[in-house]
Amino acid sequence: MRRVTLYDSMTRTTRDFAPMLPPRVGLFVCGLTPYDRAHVGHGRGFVIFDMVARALRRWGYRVLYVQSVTNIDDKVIARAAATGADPLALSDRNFREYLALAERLRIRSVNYYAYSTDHLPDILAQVGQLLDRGFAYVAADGSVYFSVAKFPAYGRLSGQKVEALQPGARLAPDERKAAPEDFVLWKAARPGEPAWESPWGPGRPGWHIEDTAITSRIFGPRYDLHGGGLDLIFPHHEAEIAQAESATGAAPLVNYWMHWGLLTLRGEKMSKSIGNTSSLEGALEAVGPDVLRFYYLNAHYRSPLEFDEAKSLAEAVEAYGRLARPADRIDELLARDGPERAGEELSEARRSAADDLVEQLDRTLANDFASREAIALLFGWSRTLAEDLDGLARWSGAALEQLAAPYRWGEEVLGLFGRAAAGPSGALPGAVAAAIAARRRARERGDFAEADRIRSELRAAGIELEDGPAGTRWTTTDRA
RNA sequence: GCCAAGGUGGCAGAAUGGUUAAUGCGGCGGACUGCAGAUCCGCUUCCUGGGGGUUCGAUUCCCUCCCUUGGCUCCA
Repeated sequence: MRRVTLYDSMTRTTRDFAPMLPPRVGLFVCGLTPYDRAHVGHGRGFVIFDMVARALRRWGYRVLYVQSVTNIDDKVIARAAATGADPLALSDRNFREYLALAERLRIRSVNYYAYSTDHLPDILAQVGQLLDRGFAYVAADGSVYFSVAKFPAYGRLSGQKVEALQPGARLAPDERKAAPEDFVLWKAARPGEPAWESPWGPGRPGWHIEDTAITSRIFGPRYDLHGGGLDLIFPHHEAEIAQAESATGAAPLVNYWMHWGLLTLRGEKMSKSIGNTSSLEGALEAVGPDVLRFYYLNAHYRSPLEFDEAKSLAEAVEAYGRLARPADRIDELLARDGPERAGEELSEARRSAADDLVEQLDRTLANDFASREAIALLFGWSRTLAEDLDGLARWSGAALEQLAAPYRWGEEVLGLFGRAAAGPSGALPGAVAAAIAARRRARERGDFAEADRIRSELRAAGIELEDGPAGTRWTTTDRA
């Protein structure tokens, strides 16, 4: 297992990562409340933790990655009521849509998506435990609240003092609570709302309880790593700590807390509540998974990241294109001629440069997942290879694989360099290959009007031609 | 008011107690080209919010002030 350091929000320091039962790692990330469609901001956190899980696995850790799905809550109910839909059907549909996007974004590292409603027995058990141990109370309407006064460590993660909080700063205080800082574990159902039976009457889980019920079930009372957006630190993660540590008596609930920075739009947080969102699907449609992942990972995970609809993705398209070009050329050659293709072998110096770079990439990323720095290293490799792109054709299959090693690393860990559309002319369908040949003949006899006509015809069909010293190359403009 | 995260070139964004502060975008120049585009090369050496302090040396560490964003019980 590689040594990994990461910034822990609880201690506000960068620490060596030491799982409790190496090489096993329990990883939990707060997922979506799918009352609406996912936006670009959601994608950031999930791509970041996809990278974290991929990297840890590459480095020898056995990661069990669980992500929650808050499929029942006030917003789901409100949205369902507004649209006449069934709440659970609504959240299920939105979540399935997200899953399809996640698949296209190559987010495949999550082992288990845990729906709140699939863990009701665990939730009821934990609420019961909190009541038995005296940390919670039942209100007149049958709702159950956690009594924050019973948990002195409350506020440690966020640095907040309970006395300094301003109840009602943004939301109207709930008058059923004994104290304004208390939070709800179980919400009594109002007429017409989805409800489950409980010892305290019909109701549904509060927002925070599902996550600790799920992690207690899967990991036990303590686990290694918890991720989430910076906006979840208070109150959500604070509440998780309070309820779980009170219910189980074991502490700390989590050994390492990682929080990612939010996406901003004109300097303001992108949020469904503010309404300044841009859909994840739209971004994925516009630029494809490689560019979108590149955009997310081209900033440190903890930094705020500005999403300018007019510029950010366009810039990422340019930058990623430059980064991936040599990788695409190598893959073209390998796809056309196979891994056994004949050619020169790499010099010892060249081969060890590739190996050294891969080691450097691992080392860089293992330092608090500095993906931006790793990408800068990959740019350096691309710059070297780009000096003689056409010259890549002289290498053997084995040599090309060695040159591609840093890109294979990027594929495995960052999920970039998807091998798709671009291809050499030889692999074209016959009709298109014939068109390119006809254009070549037209150019040779000086009939440029005909040559340009063929070029624009192919362009209309989604095929771009590129004339270079080594002949005409083509790429499709479709995106994977 | 309190808590947290930030403030780096035209822009997006790294990093570090010490040679020219990474990388990319954009811009400019050149190569290539029938043309265009694409691509490649070079340049873009005057960028670390203000003020103090520690140090031989601070963008980095400390203090203070200013500003931005997030949170204060809905949020990725």
